[in-house]
Amino acid sequence: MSSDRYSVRDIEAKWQRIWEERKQFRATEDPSRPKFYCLEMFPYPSGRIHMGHVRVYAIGDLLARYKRMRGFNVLHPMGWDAFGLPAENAAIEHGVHPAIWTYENIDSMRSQLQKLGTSYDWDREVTTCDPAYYKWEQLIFIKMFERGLAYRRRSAVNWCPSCKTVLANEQVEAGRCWRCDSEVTLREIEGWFFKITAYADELLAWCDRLPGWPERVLTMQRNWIGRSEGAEFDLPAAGRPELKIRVFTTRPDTAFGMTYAVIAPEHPLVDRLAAGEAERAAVAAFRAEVARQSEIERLAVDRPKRGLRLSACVVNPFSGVEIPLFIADYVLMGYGTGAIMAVPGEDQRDWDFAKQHDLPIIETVERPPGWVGEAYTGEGIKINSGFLDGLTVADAKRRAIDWLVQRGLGEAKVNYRLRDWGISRQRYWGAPIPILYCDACGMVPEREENLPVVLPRDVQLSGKGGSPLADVATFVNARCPRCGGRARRETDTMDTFVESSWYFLRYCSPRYESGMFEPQAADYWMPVDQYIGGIEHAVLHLLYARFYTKVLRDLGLTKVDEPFTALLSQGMVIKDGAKMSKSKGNIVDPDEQVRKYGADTARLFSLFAAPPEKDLDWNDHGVEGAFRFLSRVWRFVAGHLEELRQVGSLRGAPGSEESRTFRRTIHETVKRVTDDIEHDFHFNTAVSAIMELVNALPAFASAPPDRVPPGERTALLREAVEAMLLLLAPFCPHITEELWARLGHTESVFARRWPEADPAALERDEVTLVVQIDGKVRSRLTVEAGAPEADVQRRALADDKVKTWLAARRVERVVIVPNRLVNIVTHS
RNA sequence: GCUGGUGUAGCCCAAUCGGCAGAGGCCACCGACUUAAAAUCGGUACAGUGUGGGUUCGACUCCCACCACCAGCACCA
Repeated sequence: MSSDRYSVRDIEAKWQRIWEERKQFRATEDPSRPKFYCLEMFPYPSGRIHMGHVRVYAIGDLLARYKRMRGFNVLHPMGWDAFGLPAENAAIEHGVHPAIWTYENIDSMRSQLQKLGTSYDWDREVTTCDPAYYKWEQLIFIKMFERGLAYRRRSAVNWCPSCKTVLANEQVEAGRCWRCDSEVTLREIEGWFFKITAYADELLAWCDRLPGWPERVLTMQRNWIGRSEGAEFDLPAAGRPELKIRVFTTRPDTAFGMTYAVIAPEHPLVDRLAAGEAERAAVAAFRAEVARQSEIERLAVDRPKRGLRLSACVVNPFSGVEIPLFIADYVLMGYGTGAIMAVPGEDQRDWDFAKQHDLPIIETVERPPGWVGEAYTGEGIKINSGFLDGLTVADAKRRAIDWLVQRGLGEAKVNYRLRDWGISRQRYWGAPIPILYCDACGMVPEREENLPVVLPRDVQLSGKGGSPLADVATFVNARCPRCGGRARRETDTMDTFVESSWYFLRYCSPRYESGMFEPQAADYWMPVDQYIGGIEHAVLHLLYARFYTKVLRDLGLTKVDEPFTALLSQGMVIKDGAKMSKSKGNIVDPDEQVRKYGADTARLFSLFAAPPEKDLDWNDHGVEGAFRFLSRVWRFVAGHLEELRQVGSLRGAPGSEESRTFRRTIHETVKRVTDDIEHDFHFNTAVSAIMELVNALPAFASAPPDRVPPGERTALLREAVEAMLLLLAPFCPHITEELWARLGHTESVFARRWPEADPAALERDEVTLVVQIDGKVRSRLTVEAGAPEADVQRRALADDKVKTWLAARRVERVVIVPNRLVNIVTHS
C-alpha cells in the first residue's frame, strides 16, 4: 500500500477485516453501563441492496458508532425479513427453491452491507424463515388463539389477484396492492385474524406518549385507528317491532332530523326485510351491481350514490315518525353496525342522497346568519328537535344518549376505523399456522412440544392460487393433538408482517432456545432507543409491531409497553427529482458507487446532501464533491504526518491571536457537530462544520513563525486533526481509522471518547456588533464581550458612518441586543 | 374534500429566543500551477426568502388570507 495515496479500496478492505477479526462491535449485556439499542428496519433479502438501504444503514451506523464513542453499550444488530412472495415467484419463474434463492440473496446482501463498513454485531444475525425463529411465533399464535386474540372467520377480504393472496387493510393503498400495485378485489373467504381492535384504545392513547416519534407518523396512526364517539340504538321496522336495525351515529343530537335510514347491501337483515319475489330479485340485482364495482371505482370521489328503496319502513324512536328504508352503496358493512340513520340536514352524504331520491330535509341546528350551503355540520342551537330544542350540539348529544339509555333503546358507543388484522396468506413461503382440524375435536392448536410446525421442503409451486401446502399430503395429514385421531393441518401461512413484529426482541438473545427471547436480555436491551426506517411503514409494520409488543406484554413476556422509544423516518432517495425505478432508467447502483468512490464517500454524501427526514436527490457531482473532500482530508493529514507525529503538548492557553482563534474554531466545531447530531439528527450541517474545520487547516499550518510560534502550531494542528478525525469517524469510519493509526495510535479511533468542547476555548474577548439605523445595517463596531449597554450606545452614536447617516435625523430610541447588534431608531 | 409537510442563489441545502439572509457542497466564471490537459490550489459571481396583508425598533422566523408542490387518508355515519 502506497503510504501517501488515498487508496480507498485497500483501506476499506483492511479495516473491515480488522473490525471483523477483533469482533469489535459484538455487544454483551453489561448492567454497569448505559445501553443504547440502535436499530434500522431489517431488509427483505431481494438480492441486491439499493440506495435507500445505503441511506438508512448509513444513518444507523453513524448513530451506533457515535453512541459507542459517547460511552454507551450499543446493541446494533442486523437480520433478514426472509419470508415473502418474491422468493416464491422466483421459484415459479426460474425453478429455484425459495429457500435456496433466499439464502443466496442473504449471503450477497450481507457482503454488500459489510462493504459499506457497517458496525453490526453479526453474531446476532436473525433470519425469519429459520424454523428456530418462527417456532416462537407459532407458540405465540397458540397463546393468542387460546385468549381469543387470534380467531378464524369467514368474511369479505381484500384479494390481490396478482399475488393470489389476501391483504390486510393496511396493505391496500388507494385500492391497490402495496407490493405489486394490482387492483384489489373483495373476496368472501375463510381466514385468520389478529384482534388488533382490542388494543385500539391503547394504541391510540400511546400516540400521545411517544415524544421521540415524528408527528406525521403519529398523525397517520391516529387517523388509521380513527376513533369516533357516538351512540348506537335500534330502529324498529314499522309493523314488525321484533325486527330491529341497529345504527351507529356520531350525531345523536340530530336524530329528530332523520328522514330515512340506510343499511348496507350485504347486511344480514336485508333478506328478512325484503318482501316478495319482485323485491328479492331487485335486491339481488342491486347487490350484484355493487359487487361488480372494483375497489377503485368505489373510492372515486363525486360518484353518485346508488340506492334501492325497500318496501319496509322503520320508525324513528325519537319522533315516532315512520320513515323510508334504503339499501345503498355508500353505507359499508364493515364499519359501525352496517346501518345508519340519515340526517340530510346535517350530513353532506345524506344530503346528496336525499336530493337524488327526493327525500325531505329537516334542519335541526340553527344556521348562523348569512350561512349558505347544503348540509350544515357546525355548532349551533338545536331546533325542530323536541326535547333537545334550545340546547347546544354538545349538550344535545349527551341528552339524547341519556334519553336512549333511560328507555333501554341504545347506549353511548365508541367506534374505530381500525379493523382486525387479517394474517392468513394462501401462499407457501411463510410461517405455517399451527392449527389442526379434527373431525371429532374441531379446531385444535398444535401441542407446544411439537413446535415448530416446519414448512415442508418439497412442494409444487404453480402460482395458480390456493395454498400450495394443501397438495402436500405428508404435511396436511396429521394426528389430532387432542384425541390422536385423523386431522388436517391448516394450510394458510402467516402474513410476513408477523415476523417483523418481534424481531427486535429476538436480537436481544438470538440463539436462546428456551423461549422467544431471554427475559433478562430483553429487560436489559429493550426498548429500542432509536429506530430508523422508511416512512412507508408508518401504519403497517410500525402499528403491527406496537400491537404485538403489547400482546407479548400481556402474556407476561416483556415489560415494555412500546417497542420503539424514538423513531427516525428517513426520506426516499431519488434521482433527477423522481423515485428511482427501472422504467425511468434512473437507478443508481450502490456497488458501483462503492467501487468508484468507496463506502466512506457514499456514506458521507448520503448524510450530507439532505437532512435525514427529507428526500435525498442523488447527484453525481455531489458525490464527487464528497470524494474530493475526503481526498483533501487525506492529503492534509498524510502530508503533515511528520509534524503531527511529534508529541508536542500545549501548556496553558495559546499565546498568539491566530492560535487563539484557531483553537476556538476547533472547539466550536466540536460543539456544533455534537449539537447537530444530538438534537435534530442534522448530519448535513454537522458535515459542513467539519468541512469548515478542514478548510481552515492549511492556512494555520502555513502561518509564519512570527505570527504563530512553531511549537504552538504543532500542538494545535495535532489537536485540530485529532478532533476532526474523531468527529468524522462515525460518518466515514475507514479513512479515519487509517489516518488515526498513521498518527501513531495503536487503538481504534472508536475506542476513543467523543471529544468535548473546552468552554475556555470558546470564550471570546471581543465581539463585532452590527449597527443598524432603522433596521438597516449601516456600520459595524468591535467591542469587548459583555460591554455595558451605555458604553455600546455611546460608541455606536460616535461612529463616523453612523454620524453621517444620522445627520438630518433625530434619534428616537436605541435598541441593544447584547453581543449582537445596536439598532438606532430615528424619527421620520 | 380532510390532515400533515415543504417553498431561501442556476441546483442540493444553512440561518439558536424575532437580531448582519449564507455555513457547506454542486454548477458557472476568473486566476495560479502545467508545453497542454486532468488533478490540485486561490478567487469571483449569483437570491432578499412562493404571493398579499398585519404585528414589531427589527420578520426566512410570529399572526391572517391565499398560491404551488409533496405525502397520507378519503362515502368511516
